[in-house]
Amino acid sequence: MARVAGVSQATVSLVLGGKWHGRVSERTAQAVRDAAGGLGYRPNLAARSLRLGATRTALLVVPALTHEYFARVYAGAARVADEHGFGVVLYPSPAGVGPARDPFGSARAAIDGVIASSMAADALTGIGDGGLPLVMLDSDPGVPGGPPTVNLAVADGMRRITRHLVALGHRRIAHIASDVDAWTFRVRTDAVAAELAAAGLPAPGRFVSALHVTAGRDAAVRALSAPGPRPTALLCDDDILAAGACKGARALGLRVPDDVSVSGFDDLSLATALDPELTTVRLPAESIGEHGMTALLALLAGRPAPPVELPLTLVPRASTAPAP
Amino acid sequence: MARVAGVSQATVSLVLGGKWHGRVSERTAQAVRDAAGGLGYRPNLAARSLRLGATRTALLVVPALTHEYFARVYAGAARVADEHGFGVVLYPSPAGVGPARDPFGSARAAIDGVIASSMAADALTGIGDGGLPLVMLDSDPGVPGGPPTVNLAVADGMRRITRHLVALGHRRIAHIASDVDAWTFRVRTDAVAAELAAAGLPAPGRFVSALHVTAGRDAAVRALSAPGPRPTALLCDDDILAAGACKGARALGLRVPDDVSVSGFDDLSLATALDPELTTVRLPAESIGEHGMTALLALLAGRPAPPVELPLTLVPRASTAPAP
DNA sequence: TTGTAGGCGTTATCAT
DNA sequence: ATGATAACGCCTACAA
Repeated sequence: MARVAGVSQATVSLVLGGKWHGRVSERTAQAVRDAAGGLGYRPNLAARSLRLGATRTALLVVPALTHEYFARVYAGAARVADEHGFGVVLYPSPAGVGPARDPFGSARAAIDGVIASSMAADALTGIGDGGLPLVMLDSDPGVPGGPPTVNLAVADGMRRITRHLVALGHRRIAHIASDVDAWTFRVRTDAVAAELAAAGLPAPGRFVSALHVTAGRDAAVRALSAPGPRPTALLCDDDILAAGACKGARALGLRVPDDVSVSGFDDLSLATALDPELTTVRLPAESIGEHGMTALLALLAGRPAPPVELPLTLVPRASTAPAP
Repeated sequence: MARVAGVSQATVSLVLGGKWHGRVSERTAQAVRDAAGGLGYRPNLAARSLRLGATRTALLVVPALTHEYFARVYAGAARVADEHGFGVVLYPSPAGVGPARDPFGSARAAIDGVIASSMAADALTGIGDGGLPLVMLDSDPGVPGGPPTVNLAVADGMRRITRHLVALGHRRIAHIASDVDAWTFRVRTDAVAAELAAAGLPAPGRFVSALHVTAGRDAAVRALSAPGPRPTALLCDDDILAAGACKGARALGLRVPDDVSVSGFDDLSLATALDPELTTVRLPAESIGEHGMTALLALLAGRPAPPVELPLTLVPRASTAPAP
């Protein structure tokens, strides 16, 4: 490459690195660029990484990619990364929660830092973050000396949707809860209970379900056919569960929202694909990804990354109505 | 590292590379492993790549990650890659179709090959695959000397669902078609028309829509309120459009499937989240990802990668019923 | 304004 | 059975 341009390696590096101003003549620079174009030259990134000691690549660890939420977190992180010349590699932790296989053990892209989304704190120790800069998204903010966090105001969102239902006159509310043992879901259970207690209402029945439509439907059927007065609202931990809950209600001959109100959480595209559209809470998924990447970049630059908490928005739609 | 173990670099490399049998004494090997463990040693992948000339990393180019289909393709590709010690980096081509920004221009992971999913053939030229091994998924199989392809039997799937509707007695069928100009959608239009012609039925009205629920709903409303006799079935290019179509039908006071049958395509999780559940065609998304990665590995090993076509499955569910 | 040279961490070859 | 050594391609002081 340097040979073809008739100059030395150093000159090529300078020109292509964009820092030749006042150090290489314009004529020579142009010759180098022509040669590069002609040869279809592509810098060897491995060599560059080796020399620079950095790869300009971040690893995003998510429990499951098929959940739209994580795809959006990735999109946000990738956008910010791209603006700074970084790449983002995805590592869908197979176990979901629990210690993941070490993504560094096998041969994969070398990385400068890790962003972990919605993972249990201890699941990351399994990842063997050997001194690698780490940012945690949507996870337990408890640890003071721990990694920087970017969190969602999940508790506040859950309280808002609870208040929404209470304001509609609902007094018997069942909580269709995810069975995933993660901070984000524990918080939701506590927030619902606290808000109902504050309103002087009885504690909600809690029906645990896997994060699938069919499991959500079954949980809703259990909730609606439990002994005692029937709930008039199903408050679900997730839009997917809410979709199942709607099906469960209809399977029992109940109409949504006339007989039973149903609320979701996440504002996935699913929420507006359903009929009636779901009342839900919007999570700024892209935004959390962007903030996560920004925090990691700060860490990499030696700057502090203050904790962030992003607000959630209640999105009232047609699946909730005044209590019958 | 070599110093700590009291041996030479070469010995370390041999032991950690797992090819020391009969070349390094058991005692020395153990010492090396102990030292590695104690130091939390991590091989520098950049250096390895530089030396080996390969990165054991593939790039998967997709038009959009938020579509569940591509998340599943990724999952399949990543699974096979992992089995072979490869990583997969995702590149969501911003434009969807059309020339993408060059992912190699900016600093990102060095890669050994590219898998492109559902991309227009010319969109890849913009990607500047400078001699990089390339596999195309779900794209125009036309070119004989072109890259290996892994395709879906899209035309066959579309014909099957058309036959399904015809068998249910539908005679007036409207096609809710995606506005994306890609091979996979052009094939669908042709297949529907061909199958209806073969059955001696009139050509379907074709209503073009963006790949969103609301756009699908609008297209369905147009289809159902067009002059002339009302269609009794809406054959949609995608589950997302079908979800919109159901909403459109209901907005006009029609019941699904009693008054209008609706069919989808993809078998996303959305298909069973809806009520009634969608009759659709299942795409083996993971499988196509797996085959794509397998083909790329073959290419990388200098082996030929014969074209693959994967069959689709008709999944009859509750959104289609006999014509009224 | 341009060229020379050294070294990043790894693997492979060859010598000991 | 083990150690010395030379590359891989790039960047960057420093020399010319």
